Amino acid sequence: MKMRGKSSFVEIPIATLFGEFIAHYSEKGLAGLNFPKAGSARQADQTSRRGVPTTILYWHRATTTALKNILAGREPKNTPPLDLSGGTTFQQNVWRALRKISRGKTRSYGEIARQIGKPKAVRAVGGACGANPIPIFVPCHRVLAANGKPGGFSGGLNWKRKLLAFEGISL
DNA sequence: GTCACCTTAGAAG
DNA sequence: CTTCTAAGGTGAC
Repeated sequence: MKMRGKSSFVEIPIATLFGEFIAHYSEKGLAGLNFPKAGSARQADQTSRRGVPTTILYWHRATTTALKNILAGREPKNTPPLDLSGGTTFQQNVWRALRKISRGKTRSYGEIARQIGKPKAVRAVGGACGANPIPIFVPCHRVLAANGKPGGFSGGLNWKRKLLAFEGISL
């Protein structure tokens, strides 16, 4: 657990079959999620929770359960509140649109662009997806290129394909 | 100021 | 079908 800045901003690892994710919490909810770093597979979580606010521990329980369900191909029941206050207005618009894509469905970058009223900002949508602080929970992986190809993914295309596969989407 | 990024419709070869 | 072009928002340098 690390703190940063004035308001308690907490980082807590989540050990999964695919490695150790890192969850970031602000006073508003889950604010970030990092994919496992190479070589962190099946690492035990021995992080101290001393001093972490009860609310955050509660959110973290939801995050952990939801993440493990997703990685097992199941629909998550409870998800923690997401703090997306970190981005620009444009990015927040994109992220809000992404969250409307239900599990098992996909959109193209162009469709998202039209949906937020900026039909020409196609590449900017790609940029906003790449800047998404909470992958998986903000489903940037459900955005594909218009021709059905996977496009890119900052967390590694491998993860994008994997996440889509968990939802039963084949490319 | 310049560049690189998770794009895409359209025009030309 | 393949290749080229132009157009957006944003952060790094």
